[in-house]
Amino acid sequence: MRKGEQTRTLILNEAVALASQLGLEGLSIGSLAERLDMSKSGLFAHFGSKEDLQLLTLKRAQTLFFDEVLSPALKHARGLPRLRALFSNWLAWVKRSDDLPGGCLMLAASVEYDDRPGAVRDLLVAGQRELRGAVAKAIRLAIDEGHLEPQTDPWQLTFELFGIVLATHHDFRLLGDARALERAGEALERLLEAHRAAAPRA
Amino acid sequence: MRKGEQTRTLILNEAVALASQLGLEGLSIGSLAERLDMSKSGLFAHFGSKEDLQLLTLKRAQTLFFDEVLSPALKHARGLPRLRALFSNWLAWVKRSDDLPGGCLMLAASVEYDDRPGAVRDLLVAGQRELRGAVAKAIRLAIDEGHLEPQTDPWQLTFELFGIVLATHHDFRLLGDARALERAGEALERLLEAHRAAAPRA
DNA sequence: GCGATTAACGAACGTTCGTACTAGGGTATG
DNA sequence: CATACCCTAGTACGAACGTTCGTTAATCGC
Repeated sequence: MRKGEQTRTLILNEAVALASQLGLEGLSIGSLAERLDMSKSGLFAHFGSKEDLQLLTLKRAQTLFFDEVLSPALKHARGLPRLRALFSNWLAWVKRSDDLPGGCLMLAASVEYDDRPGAVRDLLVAGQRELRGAVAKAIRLAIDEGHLEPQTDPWQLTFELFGIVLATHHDFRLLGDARALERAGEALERLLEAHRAAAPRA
Repeated sequence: MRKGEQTRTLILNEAVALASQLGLEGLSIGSLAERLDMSKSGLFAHFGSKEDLQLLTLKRAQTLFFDEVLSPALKHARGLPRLRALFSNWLAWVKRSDDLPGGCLMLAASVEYDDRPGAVRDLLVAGQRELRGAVAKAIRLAIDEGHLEPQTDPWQLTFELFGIVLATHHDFRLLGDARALERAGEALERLLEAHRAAAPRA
């Protein structure tokens, strides 16, 4: 790996952490450079503009998310096991604080850019669509496996599942309430129970 | 009403609108003054500091919320009617765009300040606690009225209800998906159904 | 090891940020 | 109507913002 690419990775990792605290807009090149013991200009040279930095930072966070939440869940058996693994990974992602001290960057950026058209918002929407699709697919598989009843609406269930995660993030981050994780688990189980198939398919 | 107080109100109204789009941190005194055809210094004189402006802006948004969501709900009969009214008002608040073009300011600020200790965060937490308490109380009344089964956990239900609202806000604002409102309604009904008392108390 | 490329630097650009001052005009009250 | 006070504008400030420049130092391919 070239030297430049290597430091670029270092920069982006730090950028993700910083942006999770200050937001993608609050992320400033000066403060980022100071954190990395670099000159502002030296850092800036890696990206043509601040928007590029923001986009790459967001992209990196998305990759991290898919690698740590979605991808590992696919190793579990289709149906409820996979769905539970996905949810569990997701909660772990929400509460992780080592490299995401300010909570999920995508969530923060979603609120920040939901009314600010542009490339950042487009990337956010694309990522969210992909995530929703993946969750809905996992639900559809759970239906096919006979774990959930056939009339279950995957998109509706995805929507409600996402709501639980959002509430957990909020309570855990803003209110500092660790019980939110238990509440989330309880909510999930109730949700699954409501859609559970009467009898497993033979 | 004195002249000063009157323009202060004008300023704060505009500040709420602007902050809903740019966040409380992104809200700048210069741009706010320009929007109001005022001088930066003239506007600034009304508030001792930016943090004061942020606090008062947030407080104004909170007042607006309680006046338009919580307070009107109290006019409905205790129990499910009141709970449904509360939820309905809340959704209307989420989708309102005339004076809150960027979505709910409290929600945006919550994500922005969830890891930034200080007076703003404290105010956010206090407001959220008050809101949660009010919702939980409405649920408790619904239990007392015999509408919901007695073993219902008001805080758990409040948590899940909040999740639905958060997901709705997200889908409506970021994804521009108006169906989120229907999804929210469906989710609420399923949630209430799950906790509905077997038979109304005599 | 030499030459070409790339990475990083320091200084400076113009702009905007939040925050102090000082006056002068508008408003409310006697 | 006069006086006292309350607004508001103007000006200036130091700092930080994103960005550009020219130049040096390190690294790479041959």
